[in-house]
Amino acid sequence: MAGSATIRDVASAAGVSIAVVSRVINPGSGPVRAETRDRVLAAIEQLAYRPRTAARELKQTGAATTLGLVLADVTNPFFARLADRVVWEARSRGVQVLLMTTQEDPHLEEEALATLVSRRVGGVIATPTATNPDSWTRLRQLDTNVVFVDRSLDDVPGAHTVSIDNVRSARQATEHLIDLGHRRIGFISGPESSSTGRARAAGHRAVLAERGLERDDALVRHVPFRGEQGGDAVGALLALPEPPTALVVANTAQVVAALRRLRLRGTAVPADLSVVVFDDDPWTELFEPALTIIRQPIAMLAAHSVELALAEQASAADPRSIAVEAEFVPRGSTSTP
Amino acid sequence: MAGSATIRDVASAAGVSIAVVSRVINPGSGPVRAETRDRVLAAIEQLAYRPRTAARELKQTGAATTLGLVLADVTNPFFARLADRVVWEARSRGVQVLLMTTQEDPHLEEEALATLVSRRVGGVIATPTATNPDSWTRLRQLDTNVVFVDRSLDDVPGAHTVSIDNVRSARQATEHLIDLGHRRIGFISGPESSSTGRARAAGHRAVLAERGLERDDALVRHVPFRGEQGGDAVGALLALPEPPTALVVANTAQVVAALRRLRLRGTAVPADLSVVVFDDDPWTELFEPALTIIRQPIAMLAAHSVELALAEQASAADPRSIAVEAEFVPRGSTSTP
DNA sequence: TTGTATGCGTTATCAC
DNA sequence: GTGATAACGCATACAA
Repeated sequence: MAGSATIRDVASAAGVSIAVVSRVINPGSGPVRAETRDRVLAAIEQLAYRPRTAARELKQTGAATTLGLVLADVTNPFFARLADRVVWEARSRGVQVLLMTTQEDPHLEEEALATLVSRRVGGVIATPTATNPDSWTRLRQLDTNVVFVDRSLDDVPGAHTVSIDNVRSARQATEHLIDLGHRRIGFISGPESSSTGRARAAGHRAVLAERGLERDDALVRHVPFRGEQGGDAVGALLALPEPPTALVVANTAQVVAALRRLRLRGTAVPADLSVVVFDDDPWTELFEPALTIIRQPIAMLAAHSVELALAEQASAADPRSIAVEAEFVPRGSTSTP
Repeated sequence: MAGSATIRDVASAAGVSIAVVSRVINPGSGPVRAETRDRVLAAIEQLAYRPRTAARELKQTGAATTLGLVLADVTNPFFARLADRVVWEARSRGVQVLLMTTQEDPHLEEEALATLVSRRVGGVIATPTATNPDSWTRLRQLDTNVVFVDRSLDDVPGAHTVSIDNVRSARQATEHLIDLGHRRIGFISGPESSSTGRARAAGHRAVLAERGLERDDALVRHVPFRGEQGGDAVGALLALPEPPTALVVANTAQVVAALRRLRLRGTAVPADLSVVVFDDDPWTELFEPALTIIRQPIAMLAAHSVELALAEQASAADPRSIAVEAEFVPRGSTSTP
């Protein structure tokens, strides 16, 4: 094939100048006689010509054409579904999505950001891993929209945030269990370094205080998002002198590990332990008993994120923090103690 | 911020020419005095200069920097995990991944391909949706490596294929069930238009023939990858005058729908129906009973795919078809009838 | 309505 | 060692 056709090839094939071809390619950018356009179109067709995005980006004309999506873990069904929706939303606006995964590794995150910077993407949607404020701030300084989704970072000026109201959702979970009669409630959450982990734990504590229940910090476990530590946390909780009768797993990534451990121990759900989970993987419904869940409105999260990421830079001065409503779905895994 | 720094800004800041800066940026591309380099490096640091990928791509120098990943459905955990590994493999080679989802829609696939063409990506890894041979062939004509993973298309000359040996895996599943004593085995597979659907059904049929079992085409259901039709297929099978005592769900995407239907019907697994499934979502282990599965070696699929996608064009003349070995994992969902 | 010329940011080929 | 300068493919003022 010897390299694909360029705008010049088309021009000479159609017997016109490249300016005319350009106008044909970008309708509305200038006048072209119908007859001429047809000739150009024919040449384009014949040569299978497709304008190169790289060249267009260089001219940095028009709106952003690419969006960066920095996810902590695509293996996590929640993030996978989020990715699916983000791609969908972006595509409907003619924007492509560059996917990067950090595996919860700050170093990989740093690399991902470097790439996005060098690509001058129109915006970045991310589930930030660690406090890498410098890198994020550098991105902001390039006039790149930054949208944190699900989790957020405090120290990045001008960054938007989109997530559920984690405090509220954690409250719902805990209230539900207290209403059922539980008094000792275990809580497995994300790392304290994560906004999500903190907010969920805070909502939990708030309800305990309101209801006049004793607060036992031994019942709250902060575990990393990745890995099998959700299982260990469950083990530790049940090994307490006075173990909980209910458990909130406020950490999408740790649900499977936690449940596997329960299964291994032969702990019956909900007879021995009621369980509420932050996740809406379809499998939660197939688990026996079906799990009581907090369902995150993934489509909403994605829609808001993409919109903010693609917004005009006017928004830079006014970083928004959007909280969408999660849905509490009581099912079989929670009952009276 | 007024636009980020360019190579010229760095050059003047360091008091050198842009050529020197370029050599500093691309070590090995030419000599630079140590002292000069330090000055340039300082300027780069000070201006937060980052070379623009678009400009580099324009010069089309060096190896590919971007890879296209066209997936049918990121919501499907199998594809999500595949995406995770592909991104990982690509990143380890300094290549970024452009993710596109087709939702099993040929029209969306067509759009995705158009984008990849205009980006001149180094290679494309895809789970092709429909027979869009023209679009794929056009891609090939641009000297773009095309790798079909999981599924494949016959009509695209020069395209590589990476998948498990679907015939063999389907054989294993069926043999396992026959060995347990099953004689009527239901089979839910992907569409007949998909290579995967055909191969799995073929493996199944082959075993039936070898073992001298009657072949009843009513027991084989081809359902679309997306949607809830896996449930309907189960319903139809169990409504047969002589229903099967075992079921192979050879379709990653339909597992959940099928199991949900079984649950609704109150069909006991494995007492009423043994079940084997093509999927290795962690949840299959938590399902009660744990599901007998065929586990696809996702890391292998990804590694081979990326390698082929990034290979030099010499490979174009010699399209490869790599079959990696899947693992049969017998668990609790299969037993004697 | 069409064509010419210039620039986008980078790399590469030369001279110096 | 270093520095002009010509591409790369495209868009666009401006001239014709």
